Amino acid sequence: MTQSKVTIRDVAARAGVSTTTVSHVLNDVPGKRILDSTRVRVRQVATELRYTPNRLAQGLRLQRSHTIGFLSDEIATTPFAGNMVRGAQDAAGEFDSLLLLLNSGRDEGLESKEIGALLDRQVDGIVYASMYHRVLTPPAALEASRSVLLDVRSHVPLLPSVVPDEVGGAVTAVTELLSVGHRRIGFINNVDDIPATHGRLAGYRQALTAQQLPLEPQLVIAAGHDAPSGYRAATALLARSDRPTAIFCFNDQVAMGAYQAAQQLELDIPKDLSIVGFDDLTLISEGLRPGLTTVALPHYEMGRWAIHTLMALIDAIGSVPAEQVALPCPLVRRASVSSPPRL
Amino acid sequence: MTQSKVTIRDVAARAGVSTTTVSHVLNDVPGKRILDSTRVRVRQVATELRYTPNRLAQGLRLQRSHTIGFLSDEIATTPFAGNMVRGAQDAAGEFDSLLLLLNSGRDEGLESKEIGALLDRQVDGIVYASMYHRVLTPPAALEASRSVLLDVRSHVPLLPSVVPDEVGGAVTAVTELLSVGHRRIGFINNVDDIPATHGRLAGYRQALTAQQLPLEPQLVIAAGHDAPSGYRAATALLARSDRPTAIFCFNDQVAMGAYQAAQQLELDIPKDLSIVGFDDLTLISEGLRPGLTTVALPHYEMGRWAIHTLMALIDAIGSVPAEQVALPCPLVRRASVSSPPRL
DNA sequence: ACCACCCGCTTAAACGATTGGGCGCACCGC
DNA sequence: GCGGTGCGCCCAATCGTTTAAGCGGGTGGT
Repeated sequence: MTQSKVTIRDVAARAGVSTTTVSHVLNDVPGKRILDSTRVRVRQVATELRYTPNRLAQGLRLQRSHTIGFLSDEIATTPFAGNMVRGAQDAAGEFDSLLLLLNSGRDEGLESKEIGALLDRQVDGIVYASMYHRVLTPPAALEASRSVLLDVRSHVPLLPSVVPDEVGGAVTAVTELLSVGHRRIGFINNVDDIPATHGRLAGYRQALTAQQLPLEPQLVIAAGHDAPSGYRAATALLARSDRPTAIFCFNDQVAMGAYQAAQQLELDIPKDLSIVGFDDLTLISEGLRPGLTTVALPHYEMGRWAIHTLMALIDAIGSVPAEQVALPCPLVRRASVSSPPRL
Repeated sequence: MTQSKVTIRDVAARAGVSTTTVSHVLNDVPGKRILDSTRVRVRQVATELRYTPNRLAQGLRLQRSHTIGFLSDEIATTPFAGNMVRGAQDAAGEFDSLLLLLNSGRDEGLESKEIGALLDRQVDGIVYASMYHRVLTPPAALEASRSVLLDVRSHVPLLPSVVPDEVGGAVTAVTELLSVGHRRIGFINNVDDIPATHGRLAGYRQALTAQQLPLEPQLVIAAGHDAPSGYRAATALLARSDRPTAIFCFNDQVAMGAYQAAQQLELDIPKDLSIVGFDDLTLISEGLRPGLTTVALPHYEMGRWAIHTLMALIDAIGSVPAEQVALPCPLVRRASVSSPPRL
């Protein structure tokens, strides 16, 4: 609020040259013949005056705002949002760009209006993000800009997209259990018709068959994605005479419910029962006793990937094929897994 | 990516008038004499061509970008960030503005560079947010812009600020316990030197003395802010012969630890022990069995407040006094509180 | 002596909006 | 017929950059 911004004209005047020259030296425009003495004088005056270009003016002229729209369906109350945004932001920083945040509320009409708001601000591109892995057909208005999908896969693959490798993550989780000797592994699944539900089930099967183990249908329960569902499903699972020695949970919240069930039945984790979750919500996975070994979602990396491919898209001469990527979900080991009892 | 943007000149040409006239009618500039017939024609052409003004150009001319910088110390992995951002965003929308997100990593030098990045983009103002309630002296670079503090109180009150009413929230929590008959109420506090630690302790005392109850020092433990700390402190508290019938926990994570301790000691919540938390992290408060009654942090409202006062600041002619506000923390009742046993 | 060329800069036109100050025309009064 | 007054609109400057094109003067070649 002190002095108003210093412009390129101020620098030019003080250095005794034209704005053109200032622009040339400050931008290191190649092929321009300017005396070295002039160059250093201009630079010196610029730093002296603390000149920094007005990005609006620059953007107007260059048709490049160094700003990227980040449109998400809803900034959910999950900590997921933060990591995706952080990844995107860090990556944007590498390109000297900032994120213009906007979240629609799933309303299709509103959504295209918001894309319009972004476009009016001349964003260089748009990241369309979801707070959980979904497949949908992205708003048509996105076509008006360069855009990439984050945690979203399109019904038709016109736009690049990045999502977590759900089945790979589940394979990792179940394999971890198998590798310490478990042979009866329960799976508490979600019921929603989303990639996570299908993918994690597929991974569960895949890991089992890789070990020539049969899939025992009575060991997998479709319950839900919250702790109460997990509690109910786990008590059901553990009530059986042939109860599993380990449970793979759809997510950490379900795992939290499973812990509660185990405690109720006086089963010790991991001595009597091993548990692995999914998502790595540290609030839960680090808060549970004992710590929950779980599979982390690569939100940060996905955010980075989105920006990087968006930038590639922007700099691309022609059109590049829309890559559809699934990033790996790493296992994070804590203390909820051990060998099964009475081996 | 289809057709490039339509400009005011396109509208002018198609409507057979000058850009001046188009601007006048589209902005409803008062005191301009323009035939109604012209007005409708211009408007019609504008919508027909789907004209929307280029915000960069507009911003350059008007010195008002309709963009607000949102600078936060770190987009933490807590779900807090989301709600503050959401509140700010919704409020910004009311003013036809968007949020330019940026997060420094606590590095003072970097911080001022980032403020510079925002300023270069001609943000109309900056909200400087923290992911947890702190008091600090905000970066001097903020002075270069209109700004307000979010979840931060300044050492010297130059900037408007909004924070949660920690002591009020604690009073609410403890009063809830008192009102159902508890007289021996434990408090597991944090150890960090932050407003939450001091404020919640003050609220605890205040609620007690309001009922003429003495503060029994052996009932308050300074432990930490995570579940393991809560577990340790709660087991210590509950091991005493004169153990409390209720525990007020610094936050929900601590409460999670207290649940674990209670379970270990085979104490039923809420029959044998009532618990109330703080923060309302739904991942925890809704996930615990039974549901945790807790005190919610007004993050969404704080976000809104920040933007609203920032806008007031921007529109203000002179300088207005920097308001220092503390917003109330509402109680959210679930199932972890009941009357004490053997009343 | 003249032309060409190169050097080191500057002039001016964009980019897409807003806005203070006209400008031409029609009409009115006398 | 003529000055005055509105009406309805437009000209041109401006915001702060970038950049194609040009310009004056010195130098070198012939």
